[in-house]
Amino acid sequence: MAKVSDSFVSNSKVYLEILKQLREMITDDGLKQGDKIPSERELSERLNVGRSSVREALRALELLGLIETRRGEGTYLRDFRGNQLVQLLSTFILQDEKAKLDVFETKNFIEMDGLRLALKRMDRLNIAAVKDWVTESEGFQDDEFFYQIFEAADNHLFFKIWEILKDYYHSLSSSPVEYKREDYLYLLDAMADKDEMKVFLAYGQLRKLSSV
Amino acid sequence: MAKVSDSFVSNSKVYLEILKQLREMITDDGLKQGDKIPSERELSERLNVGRSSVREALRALELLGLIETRRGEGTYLRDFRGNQLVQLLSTFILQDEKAKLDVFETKNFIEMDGLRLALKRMDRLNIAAVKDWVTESEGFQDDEFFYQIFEAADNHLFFKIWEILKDYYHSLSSSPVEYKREDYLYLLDAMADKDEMKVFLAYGQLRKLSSV
DNA sequence: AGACATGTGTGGTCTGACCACCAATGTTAA
DNA sequence: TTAACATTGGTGGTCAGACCACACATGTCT
Repeated sequence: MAKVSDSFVSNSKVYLEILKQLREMITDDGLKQGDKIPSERELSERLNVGRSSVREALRALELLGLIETRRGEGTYLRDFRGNQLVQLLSTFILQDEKAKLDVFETKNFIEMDGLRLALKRMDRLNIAAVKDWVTESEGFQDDEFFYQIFEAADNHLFFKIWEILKDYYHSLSSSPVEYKREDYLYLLDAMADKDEMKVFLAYGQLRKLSSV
Repeated sequence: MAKVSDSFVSNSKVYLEILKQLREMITDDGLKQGDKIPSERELSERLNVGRSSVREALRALELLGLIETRRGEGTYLRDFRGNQLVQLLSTFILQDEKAKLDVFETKNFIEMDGLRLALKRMDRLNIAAVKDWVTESEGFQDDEFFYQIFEAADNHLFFKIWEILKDYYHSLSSSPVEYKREDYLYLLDAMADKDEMKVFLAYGQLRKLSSV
């Protein structure tokens, strides 16, 4: 049998070839998220490469969030959607100093986008449900509110981006904000009216922005 | 000296800890792109971990395009600018349709946000300059246009997010779009008029959206 | 001065050996 | 029978050591 290493005399990098093989394996066998992939030892044997090379490939995939390894069990394909992408941004690219202001601004814009999408996709029932929740819930949190907004927005990627920004924002700003229930209720009313302008006025008040 | 492995009895995953150490090392020593990082053997020794674990961490970073390894020479920091990542993800993700839609939608919203910011921060001179460029430039590209928009928007984070999404989008969709100069010029006119509504109508036409 | 040989350090890879953990199976005791 | 326990095999996690291929600096010879 041809060794993997034979096929790339010039390329070198066994682990890259392993990635390629893995892709093929996944598509050929029709593996989906949650499915188990062969063990490291089996891959090592089937591809005629060392186990350490297999591991290098798998570790890289793991860092990308494409697979999940469970010691004693095996390695499984993960939910691919919207993944890491942004998370990696935050850890490596966001180190910028001046970025703090950007984070604040970006978060606000993203939240408004979320509101736009939610506005399009929520019906009166949904809005009423959220409204009830805002009214009744004990430990009301701003984050919780936007979690629901982004859930309604039905865009996983947007949600991920917002989540990262939120976390990052919290780690930057230590000022505990006061939440006024009526602001959120007013915003929800505006959404129920499908009045985008009014929604953003409400949001601006919520965030105490002079102008959006 | 404390072994790396001591500090995460519960976490496990040596290679993740190594990544953390590397980040610290990079910031503490003020390493920039192009700089050389310690050899695998030295890292292995300094952190009291096996060389294979070090390699797993480095391979992951390499796949992300954050470092570059040259056999016989060493390992060097690379330009952090995202991508790479995008290509990889796309080759693994081609399955999920919903994810594609999310990318498409998110990109559009981010671009509109960019336009909003640019609208606030560009003066007539800036707009005129871009307009000239659109009119005169030979190889006019949609990407180039938005590069300028985001530059004017003056939000580095937003720009980064957009850049990733753009690459990601390109890797998903193979349809080469036609660019009509007049659409961009019309959009710029709308910006000069400070007419946000008109700007988004123009953008919608640009992207051939039925509704934004 | 130029060409060549050598040594050292680096990444690339493989092998074998443990360990920790999990799940299934078999075994024992109530 | 059934519940609790012990065993066993498979899996990922890690390490140490051994080569190889390669790049660079140094030394050596012509």
